[in-house]
Amino acid sequence: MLHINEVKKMSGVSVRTLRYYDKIELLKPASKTQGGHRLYSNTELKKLQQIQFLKTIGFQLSEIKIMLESEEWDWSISLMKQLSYVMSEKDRLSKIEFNLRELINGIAIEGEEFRIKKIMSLYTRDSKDVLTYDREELNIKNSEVLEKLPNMTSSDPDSLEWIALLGQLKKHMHLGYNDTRIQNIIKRMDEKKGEDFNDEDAFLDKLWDIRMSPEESKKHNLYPIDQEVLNFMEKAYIHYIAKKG
Amino acid sequence: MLHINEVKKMSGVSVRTLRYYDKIELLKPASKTQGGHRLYSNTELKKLQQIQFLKTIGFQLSEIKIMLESEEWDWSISLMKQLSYVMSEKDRLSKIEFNLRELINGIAIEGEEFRIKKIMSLYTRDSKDVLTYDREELNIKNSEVLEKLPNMTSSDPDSLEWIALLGQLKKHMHLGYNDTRIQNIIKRMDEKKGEDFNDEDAFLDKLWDIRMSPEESKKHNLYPIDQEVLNFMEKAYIHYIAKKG
DNA sequence: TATAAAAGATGACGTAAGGTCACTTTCAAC
DNA sequence: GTTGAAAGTGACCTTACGTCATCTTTTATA
Repeated sequence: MLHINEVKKMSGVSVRTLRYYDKIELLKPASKTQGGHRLYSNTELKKLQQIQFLKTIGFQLSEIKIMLESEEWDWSISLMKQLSYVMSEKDRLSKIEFNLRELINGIAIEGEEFRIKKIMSLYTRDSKDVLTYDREELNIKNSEVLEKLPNMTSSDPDSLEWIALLGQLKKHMHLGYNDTRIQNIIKRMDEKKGEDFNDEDAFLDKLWDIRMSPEESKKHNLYPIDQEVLNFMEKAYIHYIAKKG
Repeated sequence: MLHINEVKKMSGVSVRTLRYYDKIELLKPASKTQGGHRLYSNTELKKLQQIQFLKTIGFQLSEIKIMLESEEWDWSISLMKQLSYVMSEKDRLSKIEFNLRELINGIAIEGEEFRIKKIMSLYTRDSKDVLTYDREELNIKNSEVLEKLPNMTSSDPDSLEWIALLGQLKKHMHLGYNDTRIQNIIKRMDEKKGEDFNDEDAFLDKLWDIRMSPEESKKHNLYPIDQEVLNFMEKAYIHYIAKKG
C-alpha cells in the first residue's frame, strides 16, 4: 500500500490532483487509514497511468471517467471522434499560422503600424471564418495573383527571400543608393532575378517590373510595396548596372 | 449611437460578452443613457473588430488589452511569440494524432484483444517517461526561443533573408550541391555573410557556424534547421569556394 | 512516553471567457 | 399612464487543477 506522496513520486501526478481525482470519483484510493490518509495499490497506479495517457490524447476527465467505468466501451468510436477533433484543431492552427506569417512578413516590408491597421480592417465583417473571407477578398481584387497564391505563401522560401530583400531595402534606404550595403542587396536581387529556372519567375519578374507602373502595383496588392521603396530600388538598380556594366 | 443589441447584430458578439468587456475594461461604451444603458459609437465598433481579429489569431484578452492600450506596442515581438506558440501547439497535436492513429489501426487490425494489450502496455511501460520528457522538451523549447526573440524576430528583414536562404537550400537540396541554383544560393549566402556591418551579425555568423556543432543548432530551434541541411550547406559551400578559387 | 516535525486532510478562493438563470429597471410606443 | 421589450446587475457554473490557511494524523527521536 502506497501513501499519496509515494504515488506522486512514482507517477509524477501532483498530490492535489490525486485528491481531486478522488473527489470527482475518477480515481478512489484502495483504502484509507484510520485517520483518513489515502492508501493506493498497484491497481490504482495502473488506472492512473491509463488516465494520464487518455489525457495526453486530449480527452476530458469526464469522458475518461465514463470510459473507464463501463466495461464494454467502444473505444474505436471515441478514438475516431478524438482524431477528428485533433485534426480540426490542427487545421484551425494552420490557418492561424498562415495569418500570422502574413502579418509578420507584412510588417517586415511595410514597417509597423500602417500595415497592422490595414490588415485588421480587412477582417471587418463576419469574423467567423477569417480565412474564407480573406480568400474571397483576394478573389475579387485580383484573380491573377490568386493563381500564384499557393506558390506565393509567405512560408515558401523563394518568395520569402524577395520579401526579405525588399524589407532590407526599405530598412537601409536612408543610407542612399550608393551605399555598399544597398548595392550588395541590389546585387543579390539581380542575381536572384537571374535565376530563371522555374515558372514562378514570371510572377517575380512582374514584381520586379512593378516599379514602372503604379497602377500595376495596385493589382499585386498581396504585399503592398510603397512607391518610395520601388523608386529607390530603381535608382539603386540603375546605379548598380552602371557600375557593373 | 448604437444600443448594445445593435452592436451584437453588427459584430456577432454576444451581449454578455460586451458587458464582460466593459467590466474588464477592455472595451467601454462611448457613453451611457441616464438610465445606464450602454451606447456605442463607430470607434468602439472598430476596436471591437480589432479585438475579434486578435482573438482569432490566438491572443488572450489580457494581452489584447495591453496591446490596444499602449500606443507604440512592439507588434512584431508579440506576433512572433504567438507564432512560436501556435507552432508548438501544432507540433503537440501532431504527436497526439500519431498516437491516435496507431491505436485506431491497432484495433482495426487486431480487434478486441489489441486494445487491452496495446493500450495497457502503452502507458504502463514507458509512456510516463515519454510524456513527461515531452512536456519538458516543449517548455525548454519555448523558453529558449523566447530568449532569442529580441534579436531574432524574423520580422526583421535581415534575419528573414537568412531564413529564406536556408529554406531555399532545403527546398532544392535534391538537386545536389553542384547544381547552378544551389550554387547561386550559396553565393548569396556568402555575400550576405560578407556584410559585417551591424551588431546583429554576431548572431548571424553564429547561425552560419552552427553547422559545426549539432548541440548549438538545437539552441536555435525557432526555425529548426536539420543537420541534413547544414551538412549539405557545408558541402555546397566548400564546392563553391573551390570553384571560386 | 511525550513531543516536535513532517505529512496528510479539508476547505476556500482563483484561474479564462464568458453562458445561463433570476430578478429588477429603463425605454419606447400607445 | 401602462405595458411589453430590451437592458441592467448579480450570482453561480464550466476545466483541471494551483495555492494558501488551518487542522489532524503519523512518525521519529529524546
